[in-house]
Amino acid sequence: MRAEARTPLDFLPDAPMATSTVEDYLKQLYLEQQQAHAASLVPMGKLAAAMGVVPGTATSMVKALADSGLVTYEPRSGAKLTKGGEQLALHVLRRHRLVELFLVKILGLDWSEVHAEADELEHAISEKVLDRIDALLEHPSVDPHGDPIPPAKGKMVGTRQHSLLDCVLHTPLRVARVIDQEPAFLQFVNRCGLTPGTVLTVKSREEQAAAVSITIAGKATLALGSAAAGKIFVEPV
Amino acid sequence: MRAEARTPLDFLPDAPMATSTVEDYLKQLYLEQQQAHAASLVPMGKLAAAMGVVPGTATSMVKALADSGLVTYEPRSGAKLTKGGEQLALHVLRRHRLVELFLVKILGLDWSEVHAEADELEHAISEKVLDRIDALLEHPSVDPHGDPIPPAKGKMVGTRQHSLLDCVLHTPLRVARVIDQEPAFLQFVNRCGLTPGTVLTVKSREEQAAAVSITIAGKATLALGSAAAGKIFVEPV
DNA sequence: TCCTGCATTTTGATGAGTCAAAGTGCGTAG
DNA sequence: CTACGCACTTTGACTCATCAAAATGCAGGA
Repeated sequence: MRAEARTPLDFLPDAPMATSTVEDYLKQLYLEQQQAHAASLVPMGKLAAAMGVVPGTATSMVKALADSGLVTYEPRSGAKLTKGGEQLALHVLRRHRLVELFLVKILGLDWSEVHAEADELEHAISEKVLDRIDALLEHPSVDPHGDPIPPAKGKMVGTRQHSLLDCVLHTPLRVARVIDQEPAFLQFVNRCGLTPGTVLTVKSREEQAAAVSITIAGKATLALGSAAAGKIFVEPV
Repeated sequence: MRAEARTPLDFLPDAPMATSTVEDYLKQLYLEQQQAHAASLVPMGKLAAAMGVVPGTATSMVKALADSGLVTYEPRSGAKLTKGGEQLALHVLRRHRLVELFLVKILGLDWSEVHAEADELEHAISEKVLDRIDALLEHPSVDPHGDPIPPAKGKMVGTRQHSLLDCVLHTPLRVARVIDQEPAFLQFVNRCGLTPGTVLTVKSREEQAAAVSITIAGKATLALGSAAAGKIFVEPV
């Protein structure tokens, strides 16, 4: 594979260009770290599963990343991004999410299919092209799934959101984010009309049934299992 | 490098997915074949130079391509695309040129810089995205340099064009194509206002001086050496 | 014909990324 | 306190694409 024309590591003076594989590991590490919302270490097993490789592969890649100063690695415990690694991961995530929005808004693809497309494109887009896309979309702050787009510079501001599992009942709320990239699930969300922006009310939550009942825009009533409900995040209208 | 999500070789039933390196070799082979406008073999030296690798690398890659049935290889003479290889090469070229036009028309990049960008993107674009771009651009037939965009299906129709070196004199002609991807040259063409679409007249051609004099849109007069003049192609107004 | 020059081919090595399978270490159940 | 199981690490091998440098072969000049 020949050299790739992408983001240099401005902060690591003359580091070798990150390959798309390196970018993918960093991105995944970032996402895992977020999800395990502590500043804890991501175990190799989790990372390997997320990357679709055997554990041994993750171990050796992470050791290489540690040598490049992109992660800190604690044998038999896990890894976590360094300042520099996180910066690069956010760069990749920014490309990914801007591309997703671009594919939906400009090219008219369905939100259920853009994740896979963006996974490829995020490694091929130059800073210049990215800037044009960002401008064309008028500097958006969230992608089609409601995931925040990291800004070109500066930290992301994380507003804590509530899922359908822990939001207030009997109050109109707006769908802000759907945390799942599975096309099948996203298409289901489409069919129910639960896409970001939709206003709904949670009617009831049955702990033992592990289900919630919601009313969408005052019309249809729908039951969701807690697995699905936990993926839908809402904010006050 | 992980698997890539792109054009399968529909015509070669269950062939392995072409890597972006393979795509690049095929594309280059196609371009070299065109340029040496006979159906002759492309020597390894030429191919290696075009690909920016040492000759030995080209030899071994071409042997691999021959094993996949994408080229026919004549040791110590050269290689040429098979039917299947040409089909794939045209696919790649279509992606490349549609992306170039997209970058200029939709994202507003300068035509002098899109070639390099497209070289990266052409390997990351899925059929679906390509179709959307094609539709958005209203099924264009040429890219920003005037190079023909291979159609999704069917052969390219090759209209023979004249360069400033062999066109008629004293007759208004329209610039149709500029065959050079060097940003510096393209920017020069920009400055002179010789971009595709411009109407000009060739005033004189001095064989011994290896130069031609042209008048652009009835105003400015300009002298071009034959190297440059040979890169500008025109068609009757 | 013989020889030389040069393009081409071969050979051996390298780096990235991966897997299979064997080895290791640590928490916890007994 | 010991041992088991499971997560993690190591090892060896493989593929792809590449280079450096040595070997080869052909075309043309003497």
